Amino acid sequence: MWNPDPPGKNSMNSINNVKLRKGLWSPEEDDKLMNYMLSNGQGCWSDVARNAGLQRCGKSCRLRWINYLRPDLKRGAFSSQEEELIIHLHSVLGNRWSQIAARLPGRTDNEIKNFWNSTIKKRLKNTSTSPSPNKNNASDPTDVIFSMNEHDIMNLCMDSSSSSSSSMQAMVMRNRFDPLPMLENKYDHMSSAAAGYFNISACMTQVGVGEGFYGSHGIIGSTGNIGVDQSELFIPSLESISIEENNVTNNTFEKTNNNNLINNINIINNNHNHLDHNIVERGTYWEEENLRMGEWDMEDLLEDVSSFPFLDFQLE
DNA sequence: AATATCCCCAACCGCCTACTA
DNA sequence: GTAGTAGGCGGTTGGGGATAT
Repeated sequence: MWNPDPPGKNSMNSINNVKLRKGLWSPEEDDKLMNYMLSNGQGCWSDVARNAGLQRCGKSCRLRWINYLRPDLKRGAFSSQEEELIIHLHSVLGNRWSQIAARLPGRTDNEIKNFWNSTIKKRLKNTSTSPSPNKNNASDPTDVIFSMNEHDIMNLCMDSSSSSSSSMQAMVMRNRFDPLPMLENKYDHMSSAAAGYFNISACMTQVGVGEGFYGSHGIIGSTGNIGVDQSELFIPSLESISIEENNVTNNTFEKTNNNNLINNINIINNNHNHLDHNIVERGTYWEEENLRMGEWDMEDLLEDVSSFPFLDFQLE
């Protein structure tokens, strides 16, 4: 994959008459950076780039070190435990990959982000769009749910008169609700998870929309506040997806619960007006009272994760 | 065997925040 | 108070290997 001198007009740029390389790193560059970091440690990254004799910007050096050269990196495929943990953490944290990565020793935010976007997201969507004998509507409600992005949610939630910046909105979305009450039930459903299912109602905490769950997919579930039985919202773990291919019993079970999911999402859709109303009404409250990042302590919240049943490694 | 398509992932880009002068 | 700079982060892109046709 390595191209020592990638073509293209942007493969180099120039700052202070020094040509800065871009593109893939050569083994020689890796050696230089590795040797420098091991002997000098991390400092100002622009100094690292200069002192290590690299024709790279500091940012590029930082990325290369963090994502590839760091000695404590764990290479190789994600374990099923890691997959479960990523799904759980994403349900809590949303797309805050760095915070997710901080709880998976040896994994980088970039790695987790890629894994999510290429594997988990696809599997979740495939599961959600699998044929359902109970589907009554021409459009699968899960398609709606999974196609919703943060922008959709913001449109759903924000009064058009709001002048919040996008980042402020994102902050609002991610910190509006106290997720702790939802996590309380998490372990009640771990037996289901161990059987190959992951209860998203327990684990998809209210990082985002108040009465709905927020993930990279947007609202993908709901709490009991809008009339959905939490115990019936299931999403199969990645492990179960492979298992189900050879397991009729599991397959039947999954279909049953997928139908529950779809039915529940119908309920969610039916309650969108209610949801919209509630959230818009609360808009002022968010902006005035709930924008403080420390309103609830994410670290405290995520301490729960350290006792995640599947972990076979020590969380930091 | 050749070609097309898919998919993974390394790296870049742009934005935001914190810090400093 | 303001501008400049660096670091950090999430989103996105594009190269190239894998797979399908």
